[in-house]
Amino acid sequence: MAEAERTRTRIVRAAVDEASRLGLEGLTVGSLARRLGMSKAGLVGPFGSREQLLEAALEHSGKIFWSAVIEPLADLPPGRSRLERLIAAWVDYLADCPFPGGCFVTAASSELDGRPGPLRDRLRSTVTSSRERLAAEVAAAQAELPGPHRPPEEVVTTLIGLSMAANQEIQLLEDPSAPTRAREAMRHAAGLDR
Amino acid sequence: MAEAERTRTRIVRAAVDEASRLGLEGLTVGSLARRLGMSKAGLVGPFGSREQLLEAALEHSGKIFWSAVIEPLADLPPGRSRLERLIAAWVDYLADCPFPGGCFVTAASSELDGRPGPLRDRLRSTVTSSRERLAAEVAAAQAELPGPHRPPEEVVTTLIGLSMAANQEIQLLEDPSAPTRAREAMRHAAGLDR
DNA sequence: GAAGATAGCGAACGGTCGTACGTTATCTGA
DNA sequence: TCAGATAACGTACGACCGTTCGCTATCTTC
Repeated sequence: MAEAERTRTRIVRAAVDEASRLGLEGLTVGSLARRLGMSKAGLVGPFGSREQLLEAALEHSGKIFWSAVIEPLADLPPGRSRLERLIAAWVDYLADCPFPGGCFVTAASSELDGRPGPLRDRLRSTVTSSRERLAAEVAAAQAELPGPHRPPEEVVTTLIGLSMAANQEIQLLEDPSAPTRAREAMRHAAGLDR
Repeated sequence: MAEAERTRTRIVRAAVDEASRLGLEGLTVGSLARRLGMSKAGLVGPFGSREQLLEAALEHSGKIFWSAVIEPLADLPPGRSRLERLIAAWVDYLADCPFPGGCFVTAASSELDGRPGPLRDRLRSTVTSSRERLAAEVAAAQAELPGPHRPPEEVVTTLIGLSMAANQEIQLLEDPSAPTRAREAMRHAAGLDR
């Protein structure tokens, strides 16, 4: 009975891969089934509908980001050095991206931001909780650093923006200097280079 | 004979509007024709194909951005106050966006970054020339400001990133404090608040 | 007022979309 | 050994996709 679960994750993984290239909208049941060598019915079956498959893919992509950027911090106490590592991991994630079409969360955000529905709601909560977590990391680091400081919320916006800009430079412009520039800009924005 | 031209721009305008909500991929000939009260053939005819219609829409959206953010600077000499005005206009553009689904260029960038083709090429050149223009503005402003300065390229990346993050906060998160935060972060990143 | 260009329509095409439904192998437990 | 559950299949469906092609109004211009 665990067979179904393995199939499910196999499908979700392929869906994330495909949707990262073509967008959530661009992912079709037929092409994904063909790619996995199964029937359309067998592909959608475990999820109920294409929409729910997309939800599962979105959730999985969030976990990929989380395990690449957030989880490696677990053995460090909050503070300056943990924010240092977070930024390093984040840039590495962008430079050597687990998604073939660039950061999935960023792409999904652009695609879904004007389309109300469960997908958008799910994404919004992912983004909101990431922002909160990031704000806490920034505040903890600032407490260890000499002031004055920018408001943590502003630093969060700047860091997220830099990740988006770096993603564009890497994916669209194919600029090899993007990761280094992003790292330095992030460290500066976080007050880590003083 | 100018009738055709007026129809063309009418179609392009509607296409930009629709694609800003649904994405370039999500724009279909049928729905756009229905919305404009014309036939599918009559809609695509002036462009040759849907793809070429999308190209025209992409070009038009670039012009909208340009006329909202860059053209108002024409009567100012390069330098600090011109960068001030650029940032103000940019945030206004994001906060009160001419596209119903948020900044079109940002959305198109996410959507096209992994899909080679003429659309991607066109977008890439739009982004590249905007970056160059922006770098020149930053350099001119820095020349009027007390040092030390971050590299102009890094400032450009930060400003573009902040526009993307603000766009997300406005469109996806619907955060009313986003424009103010973006304005302050941009002014800080550009060294204008010292 | 006839001839020709222009601009858009309407119908049809082959193809693909997502979904529904009944069927069939394959495993599981009594 | 055999009944039942499981997991995926194949087929069919109606809807919509983008494109093609011939037609028809509506204007110009002689």
